[in-house]
Amino acid sequence: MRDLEIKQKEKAIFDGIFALIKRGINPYTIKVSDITTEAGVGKGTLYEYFKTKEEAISKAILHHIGQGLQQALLAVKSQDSFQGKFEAILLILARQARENKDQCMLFSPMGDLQTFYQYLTTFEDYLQANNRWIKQIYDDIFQAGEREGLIQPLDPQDDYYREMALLGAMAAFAHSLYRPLASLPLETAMAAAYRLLVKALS
Amino acid sequence: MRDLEIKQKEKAIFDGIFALIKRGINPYTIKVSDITTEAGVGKGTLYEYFKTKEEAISKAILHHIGQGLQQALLAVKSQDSFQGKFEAILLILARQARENKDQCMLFSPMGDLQTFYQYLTTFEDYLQANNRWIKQIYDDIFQAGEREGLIQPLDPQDDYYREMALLGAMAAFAHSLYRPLASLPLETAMAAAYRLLVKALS
Amino acid sequence: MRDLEIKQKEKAIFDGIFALIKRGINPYTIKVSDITTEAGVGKGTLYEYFKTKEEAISKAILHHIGQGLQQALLAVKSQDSFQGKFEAILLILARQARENKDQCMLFSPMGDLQTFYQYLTTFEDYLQANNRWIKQIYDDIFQAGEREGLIQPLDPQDDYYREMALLGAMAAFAHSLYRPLASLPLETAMAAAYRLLVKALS
Amino acid sequence: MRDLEIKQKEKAIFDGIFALIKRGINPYTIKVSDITTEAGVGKGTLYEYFKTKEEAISKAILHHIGQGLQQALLAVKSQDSFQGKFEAILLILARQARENKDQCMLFSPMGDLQTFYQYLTTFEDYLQANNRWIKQIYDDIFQAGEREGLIQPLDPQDDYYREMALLGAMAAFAHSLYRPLASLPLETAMAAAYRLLVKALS
DNA sequence: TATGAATGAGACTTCATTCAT
DNA sequence: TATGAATGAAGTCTCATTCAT
Repeated sequence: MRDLEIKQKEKAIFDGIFALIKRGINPYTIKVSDITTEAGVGKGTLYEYFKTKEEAISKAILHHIGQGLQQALLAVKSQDSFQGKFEAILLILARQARENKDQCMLFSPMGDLQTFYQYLTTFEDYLQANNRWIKQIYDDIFQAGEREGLIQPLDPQDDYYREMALLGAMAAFAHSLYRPLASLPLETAMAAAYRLLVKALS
Repeated sequence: MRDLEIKQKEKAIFDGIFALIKRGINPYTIKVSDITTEAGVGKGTLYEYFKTKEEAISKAILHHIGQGLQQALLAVKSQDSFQGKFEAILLILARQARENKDQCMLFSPMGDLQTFYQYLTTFEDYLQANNRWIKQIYDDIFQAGEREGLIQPLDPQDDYYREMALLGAMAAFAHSLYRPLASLPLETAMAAAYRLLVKALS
Repeated sequence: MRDLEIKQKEKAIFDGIFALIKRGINPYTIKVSDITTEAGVGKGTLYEYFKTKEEAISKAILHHIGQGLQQALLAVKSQDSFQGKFEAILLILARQARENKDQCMLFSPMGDLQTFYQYLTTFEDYLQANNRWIKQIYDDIFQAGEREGLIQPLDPQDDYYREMALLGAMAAFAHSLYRPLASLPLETAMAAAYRLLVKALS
Repeated sequence: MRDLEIKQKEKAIFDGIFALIKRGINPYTIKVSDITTEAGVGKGTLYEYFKTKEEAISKAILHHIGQGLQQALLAVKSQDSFQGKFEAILLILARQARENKDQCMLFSPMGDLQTFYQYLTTFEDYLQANNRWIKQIYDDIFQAGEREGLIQPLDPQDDYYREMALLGAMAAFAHSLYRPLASLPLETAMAAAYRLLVKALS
């Protein structure tokens, strides 16, 4: 009960931070007072749960990404077909791009989090955890592909090629949403991304 | 001469900013005093050439990206074959990743610049300019591919598919450099990326 | 019983405060949480017994000084001779200096308490009380001196001279403990202080 | 000139700090804004000259004490006789007590500075410097005493006894100014202190 | 009565920008 | 034009105090 309430404030702060990010405020310019006002708690309360503002923001983002990956895995599993699973991911990417780009770097450890929140000592743990989620998502998709005979079983040492194909198709899709001159209709972009994936793996 | 000297100070400031960024300092936390110390000019001087710190940093980054794209085009043109041209780009990406990730977003308008430097009134101009460079790079590569019969001439309305294929292959390569568990040897990654590209376009 | 328990918590807080001061933490930087943690009580409890942090600290110090003076009087009375009584005081000063200088100002209203805790409404009372203890200590010492014929009975109007002699000897002793270059051996310092006192009063 | 102006601001800050202390504000509760307002400079200016508030206050106090000691030596030297020199010191003590007790601890390394400003890395230097001043003051007084045949030349190993006598007399005088019931007239206190000194050293 | 989570006023400090030189 | 000392707005964080349990 006490424990539950503690979690409540922490959750309120996480939610406040994400509300701000979704609203387009960039993490680097968020002020503590913004967070606590948004979260509906006192300014001092943030410091009961986090040592610094940076820790609060970092942990909020990591928490959010973890949740996002969990949801992505569920969405993928809820589909039966290879194409369905892949498109489930694409739809999530599209939504994220629409919402606030906050998870653009979702499947990539190259994302800015690494650069910006290096100080976060638990970053390694987070990477480990996220990689585990990502691996599961990949496996689920590839197994469906093999079941359907759409992609060739590969020498396990060539796993990296599959990953590259999947990630490349996803990236191509994501970028297409931002095409400078004329952004593509969603369906066109999805079809093209799927075509890229199948060609690469066949 | 007057003009020349002005350019000298402006250049010094640009260089100072990039020296800092290459050193791993993130653009959001750079201080004016850092820049001017690094550039070897007085603090007031920065304000002779730029209205605000943000303008200086933004323009420096845009300047840098423009130069990077120019060099990329030269590198691509210096190669004759389709594969040579593509790999020239990959090598540039690899170097950038090594140096400081600063241009990871080089070919993507999805990069953070958009988010961070929205206020920059010339941002649109910058996009236009960069897109022109990017278009030239793409065209040069694709023309070589067609010449060599490696890729099919396409209905101009399907240009987007080619771009997606190219960008996807590049993204897959870039991400492979950061593979969490075991980053791939450069040659392996390049070969895989080229394979992805050729399969997609054949 | 209720009363007894109240006293227990109050005592715990006093003790906590003194434990901190003895540990070298200066009264101005003591935090309420330090006190209550040290005392093993909840933070709110302090405010059941004291209106503010300052009141708690002030009263703790006054309580401590009062106890110290009481003990000093006992120590002095437990000796029979003039010299024994004087040296009893010196030994107490030496111990205080060793422990934590907290009562350096024991016999002097010039101490910082006056400055720092002026707001304490009972300060006057405290001075009165302490002066009464001090007077008793002085009287006891001087009576022994007269009995032993070591010091001359004085016109009561010249009481102040005696006090000055005693206090001067004590101060000289205390300072000698801190001699910058080479602090004196205890015995040497005590002998010198006693010599000062006897010469002054003979 | 530049140098001079720098010193001006630093001096202004020192003066501001001392104005506040003289006004009775205790060093522990002084706020940066108090200092800079008093000094007539911007809040940021303090940080151009000192790393922290504490450093500013500490250095101001040390500076002030150094100056005080210098003046004390001058005052002592300006007198010819043993008694005159001693009384010069007493008058300074009396003025300090009147003004703001700020240098009560002038001749004593036991003062609170030691406790409060331990972090000041240059504290040792300060003690060294001050001790040199104090030694000079003592020497000047004692030489006059010997010249006048008022005090006996001593075995140099017994220097400490002389110091104790002098310091005891001074302390007795200082405390007499605060006598709880009836503070003594200045002349009476001075005469008594001198009597103590002469008796001790004869 | 006892607690300690929550609070927010207010402290210190930073740093972009100005302006006299 | 070039400078950098001076500034003060604004941010982070602390901690005495409160109050619901």
